Amino acid sequence: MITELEGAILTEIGYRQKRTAFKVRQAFKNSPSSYWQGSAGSVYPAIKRLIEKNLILASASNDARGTQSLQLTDDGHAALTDWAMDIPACIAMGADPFRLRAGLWQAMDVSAQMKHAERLAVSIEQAICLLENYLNNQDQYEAVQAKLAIELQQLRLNWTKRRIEELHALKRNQISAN
Amino acid sequence: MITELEGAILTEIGYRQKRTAFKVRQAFKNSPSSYWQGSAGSVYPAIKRLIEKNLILASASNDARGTQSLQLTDDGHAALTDWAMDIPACIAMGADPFRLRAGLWQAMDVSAQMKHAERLAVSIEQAICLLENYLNNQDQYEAVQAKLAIELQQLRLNWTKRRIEELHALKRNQISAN
DNA sequence: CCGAACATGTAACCTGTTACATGATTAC
DNA sequence: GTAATCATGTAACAGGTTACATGTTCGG
Repeated sequence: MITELEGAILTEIGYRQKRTAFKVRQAFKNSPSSYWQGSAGSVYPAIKRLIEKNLILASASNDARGTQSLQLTDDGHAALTDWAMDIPACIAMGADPFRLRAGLWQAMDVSAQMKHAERLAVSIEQAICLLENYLNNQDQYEAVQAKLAIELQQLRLNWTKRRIEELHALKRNQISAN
Repeated sequence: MITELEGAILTEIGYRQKRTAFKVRQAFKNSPSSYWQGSAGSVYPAIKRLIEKNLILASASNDARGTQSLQLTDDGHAALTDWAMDIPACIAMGADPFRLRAGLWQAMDVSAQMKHAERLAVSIEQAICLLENYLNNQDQYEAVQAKLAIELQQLRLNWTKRRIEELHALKRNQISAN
């Protein structure tokens, strides 16, 4: 079994021509839809593990900075396919900070909720803009990731807008009750 | 700054009357929308940290198994509110195993993709059923979580169904080209 | 020639998981 | 009385983050 990060690394090497550890790191760092920072302390040890498991082959380039060209072995391709097709893993709940907090918002007083929801909506719209601009110059793999990221943000935005409507209705009722 | 798990624990104690470490663990274990397992090795140390930070107050009950009744301090409520309102945290990309894999599916051959997409659709539908049944006997906090979980699964399902349609069209074109 | 980008790696730390260990209470 | 559930906790391990440390290549 490989971890989520290891799967993502195999993907970068196998399907996105990110053939050095450094480029894999950059890909994680620059992707607005990626969960990982691409820190050296995670990527280099992960690649080491994948080499030990014989899923990645590292061949030295002839430059003095020790650049290593990485590619998937046959076992690597097989492991990546298994990882990608793992249905229980595919449908598992990820760690969603929005979902985790959404229940708490309901407990706040109406005007605080409203203020928060409105600021949230603006920020989500900005995030969607960013993702849409990013989307343009990306390969197929990254584009799919970005599109799903946009759909997630739109789900959040719709949720937030519905909540704003509800709160408006609630406020109107409060006023008419007075 | 508190971690995501610590925020979730404060929520359970503050808003869901899960007043013992054990009950907090159960809540995580039983929730189909939770990312965490609620393992003893994470919950007990996390609660220890929160007590040290003066965000939780633990008072001994008078039973012989050392049950500790937990409640939020004023600082705890404040920290939880800060955590819940943190806009950058709210809109951050979580770790979504579906999103992470979706790009790879496109690289497979059409019939393998089709088979996978169809199995995926069935599993997602089952997951949605499960979440909908669970939804009924839950308090407001948990219901919001579950509803968002359902919407995420529906997003995945729609994505998968659209893909199945595309693949059908692709297959028809292949046949008519022959 | 000098700064930015490329490239590799380690060490300390944090926080999660699994597995182990123990005991009390309750329902049948 | 005994099995399930309630309840607390630790130890070994795994896999991330941040910060540190080093050296190369390339563009202006």
